[in-house]
Amino acid sequence: MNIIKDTQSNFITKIIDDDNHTKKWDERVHTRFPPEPNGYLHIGHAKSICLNFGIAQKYGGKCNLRFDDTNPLKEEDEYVKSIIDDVKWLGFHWEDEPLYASNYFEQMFDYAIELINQGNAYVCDLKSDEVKDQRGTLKNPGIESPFRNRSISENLELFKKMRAGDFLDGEKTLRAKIDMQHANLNMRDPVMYRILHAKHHRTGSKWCIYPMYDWAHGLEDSIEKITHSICTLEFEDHRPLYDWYLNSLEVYHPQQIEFARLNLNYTIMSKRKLKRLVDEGHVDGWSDPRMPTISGLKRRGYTPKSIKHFSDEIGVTKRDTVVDVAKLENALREDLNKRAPRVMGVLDPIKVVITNYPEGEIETLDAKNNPEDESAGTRKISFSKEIFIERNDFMEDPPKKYFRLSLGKEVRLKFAYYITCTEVIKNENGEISEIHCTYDPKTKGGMSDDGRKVRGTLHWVSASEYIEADIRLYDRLFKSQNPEASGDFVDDLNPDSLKLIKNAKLETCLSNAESKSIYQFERTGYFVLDSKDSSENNLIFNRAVSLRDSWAKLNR
RNA sequence: UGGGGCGUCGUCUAAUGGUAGGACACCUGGUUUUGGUCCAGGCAGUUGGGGUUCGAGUCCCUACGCCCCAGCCA
Repeated sequence: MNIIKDTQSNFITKIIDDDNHTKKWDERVHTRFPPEPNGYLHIGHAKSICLNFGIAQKYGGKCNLRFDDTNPLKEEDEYVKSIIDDVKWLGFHWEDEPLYASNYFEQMFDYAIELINQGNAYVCDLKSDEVKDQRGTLKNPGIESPFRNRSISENLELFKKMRAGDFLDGEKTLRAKIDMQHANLNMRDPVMYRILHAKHHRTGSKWCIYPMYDWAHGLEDSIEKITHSICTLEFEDHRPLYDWYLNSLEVYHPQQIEFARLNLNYTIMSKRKLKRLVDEGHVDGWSDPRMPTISGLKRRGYTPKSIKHFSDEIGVTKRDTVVDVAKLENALREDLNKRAPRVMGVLDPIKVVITNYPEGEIETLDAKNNPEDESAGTRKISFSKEIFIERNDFMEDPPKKYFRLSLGKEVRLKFAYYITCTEVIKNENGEISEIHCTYDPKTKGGMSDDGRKVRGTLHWVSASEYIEADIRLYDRLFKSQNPEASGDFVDDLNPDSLKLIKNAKLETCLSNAESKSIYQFERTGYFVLDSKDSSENNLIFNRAVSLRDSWAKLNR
């Protein structure tokens, strides 16, 4: 391919190119990724991370990892740890320590005093339901708080008392004095501070008033000298307020730009809902391999590269859309196909006896580690009179296009020999218990020099030498493209999203499988050791994604 | 006639006013010691209606459709 794709270009990079051209920010580019530590990051956040850090890389700028920790009720240290891990795992770096909104609480407080002094903010005694009643509706204007015209000195005194802890939760708020008639609800005297006597994960009990998002976020961006403050579409309505605060204070003023968040079919992306899956035990925690969390994808066997590639592929726009999860799966296959070592593993074994093969003999054969990469070399595998093949690689009564094993037919055992089925042995229930074949000694290595055509090639494992492992086959967590479309998404959980396979027979080389490596089980899919439950005595492999299967497609 | 956004193949995404292109999905065929990969090909789109223009996905008008907003959440 001779066309090198420009490292991500979209409507945001166009704005930046423009800004660099006009020297709006002195050709400086500084973004930030500002998660709230109230849950684990998911693939939607990955899009934002790739965007923000990617832009910094592209322009030789910076991107801050900043925790937007302004709500002590929801935030926990466990989440900041996981977020740091996830961003690092994706391969992005930031300068020094991660930043925290809570670092700026004192500064924000001072700015609030300034706003009060300007006559632009006031302490309001209304309770939250009263504020709600007076805010008006989408179509009708709100009414002004009776406390709106308190004197500056009274506001100052009251606000300081709020901070000092003289009031109960919810008793008072600090509000911006903007316009109760404004068509944009966000501008109807929004709350800047609420009273919360709660322990904060970083500041402990130092504060009992906490800034609201709109007040805090612009200041965080301003303090950090962010140039482009990139957020999702639902904040479009908040931009006038973002601008109002920074304009009123006459401080450094970044530009907020909104883009559409990622939606995936067969997936839910809301942190609140993912938390429910965790809390109600529908999944094995935030890192369950079926979860769209970054830690879940990691445990599933996804690679940072595949996620970044996916992120590049879906682009950045303002349309809200639903991306086909197949696109994500494809990104993984694309990455793994090139570098995953191949091994053979039989998930649902049936025994094959090669009747004309010498009893007790064990042969060592060469197997390619990766046909896509000659430098991956070869390995030794052992072959014997009895082997295992996949149960569905044999059919007694095959359809025309079936070119696997059946009575009288010849197939290739990959890297070994051609075998021909001579007899099917059944137990008293009529189930196939064993298959008898003969082999052609002249086809060692899996090739004949007489031009014979063998359509089918099967993977296999020697019954004389193998290891056993449990396999977890993962499928989509939900049955419907849009799990939230009809009622409760929990009702749409796919009962077959996890299939457990006990005692699969695997090549012995897998006994020293590394948890970091992802293997392709020939003809089956990509597998990785489960980072949580696998142990030396009980190997457990997760299927990251299956191989494309045009045979299965044909049978649909 | 509350405000703010958005409409391009089935899906995602490109196109200084100048041949509507790419990816995924789907379908053919070829190669293949993975029914994988790879290769070749195919299917398929500018929400509707007007206008400006030699020329409109792009500009204007209009209609329609979809999303977001009434937390002391972010």
